[in-house]
This record gives sequence, structure tokens and C-alpha cells, in this order.
Amino acid sequence: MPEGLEAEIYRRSALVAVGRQVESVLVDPAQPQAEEIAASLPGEVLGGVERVGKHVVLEFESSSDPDHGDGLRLGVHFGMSGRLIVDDRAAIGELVYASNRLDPSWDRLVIEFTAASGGGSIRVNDPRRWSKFVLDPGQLPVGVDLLDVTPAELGRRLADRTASIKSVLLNQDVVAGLGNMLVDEVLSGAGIHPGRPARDLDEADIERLVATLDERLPTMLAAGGSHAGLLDPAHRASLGACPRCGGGLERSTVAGRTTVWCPDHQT
DNA sequence: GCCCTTGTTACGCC
DNA sequence: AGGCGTAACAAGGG
Repeated sequence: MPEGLEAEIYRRSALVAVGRQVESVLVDPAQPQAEEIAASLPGEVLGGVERVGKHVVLEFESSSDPDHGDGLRLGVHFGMSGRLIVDDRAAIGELVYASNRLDPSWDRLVIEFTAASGGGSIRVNDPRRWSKFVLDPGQLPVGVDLLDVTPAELGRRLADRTASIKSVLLNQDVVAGLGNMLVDEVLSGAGIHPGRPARDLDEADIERLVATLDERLPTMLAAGGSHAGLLDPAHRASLGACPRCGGGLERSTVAGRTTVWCPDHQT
């Protein structure tokens, strides 16, 4: 599923289109702002691609006055099955829990660029239609970015939280970009029980948690995303030996989500 | 054809 | 006021 790592991979894949001018736009009519998006983007030039947590933000500038662009921004959230396809090349070949097919009828957003500016396209293909497109996203998640967490920052944000550490880490206003798989992965790496109240974590716990983020996230990013962890989908499905300690993995529901964890080393 | 899956939001409660 | 838990949501796949 698209978590912050997938969004970062998508962001990087879209950079090739910076400088191109929008020729035409198709938007799923079910999107709340479908008409505004389709009407406002043609003629705009893609000026940059940013990421905010799990969102990819396409930043446009008016072609008629590049120095005073109108700052049009389109925030894209990929739901649980959305994929970004740039120039007909999918950056992530296999999304867990998502079909591997790319049925054109599942295209929810298609941006075609003018031939004169380089041609090509950016598409969002999403079988389950949970992607969301927002023009000028005012208030995207305000949590610290998953690739930018420090022990001091995380400690401050966990203080006084009585909810489970898993629930708090999934909160995009605490850490932006962590999803179900990544949270299970880092709690496994740090040896922390997912159900522990967040405020009960001591300094050593938080240090281990951040050290795990620092070590695992870049590795998983390079390996293709949130499915590329040690606690990978095969382990999640089979509940075999814990990849960390060899103990027996268990599955339960924490914070309303399917949670895989190891009772032997996560305490 | 029921039930599982994800992230976010809308609620009700405390 | 705001943290917290939970249900609901779409739709494909098993």
C-alpha cells in the first residue's frame, strides 16, 4: 500500500516531467474538485514535485508569467491502491494488496503534456478508487516527516499520549507518512510492543525507535517501498518465525488495524 | 456472495 | 477542548 516511502518513490519518478506544459487533464468525476482541476491545469507548467507525508504535491506555475506563477498546487493521496505512472512507466511494479494489472478504466487522473514541451503523461491508476486529489491543499498533515524524525522531536510528540504507540505512530499529525506496514516494521526493529501506551516509552525506547527508522527507511526506500522490510508480506501472511529473533509471530488487532508482532522480543 | 484488506474521517464518549 | 476508540467507507480479490 502506498505509505510515505511509496509517495517518495512516486515523487522522484515525476521529477522527469518538471518543465512540461499541461495539454489536457482527465479527472474521475467522482472527485469532489474534478471540474476545478480539469479546468485550471491546462496551460500550466509543472514547476516541481514535493511530498507531504503520504501526499505527492504537483506544483504548477503559469506559463504566461513564469516569474509570477499563480502557485497552483495539486495534492494527491493514493489511498490503499493508487499508483503514479509517469510516461507509462510504473515506478513501483508491485503494490501489496493491489492488483498488478493497470486497467486503463482505473485511471482516476490523466495529465497529458504538450508535445512541444516534451510530451508524455502523469497518470494515477487506482482500482479501488480511494485516491484523493485536492487543489491548493491548505492543511496537509503537520506531523514530522517519517524521514526526518529525531529522538527529541518524537519524545515531545509522544509525551502524555495514553493511546497505544501503534495508534500514535499511525496518526499523520504526529509522524507524517507512516502506515500500517511501516509501523509494524519499526516496532519490530525496536523491540516495542505495539499496544504499549505511547507515554510509557522511555528515552531508550525512543532512541531505539528512531535508530530503527534511520536504518530501515532508507534501506526499504532503496529496495522498493514499505513491502521491502524484514517483516515483509510473506512473514505477515504466514506467521512463521520472527525475522528478528526466530520467535513465533502473532497477529492481532491494534488500533483497529491488523498487526503482526513478536511476543518474544517486543515488550 | 460473504468477508478481508487500507487510511481517513465522522462520531460518541470521557 | 481535545484525546481516544470505533465504525463506516469503495471495491477488487480470495
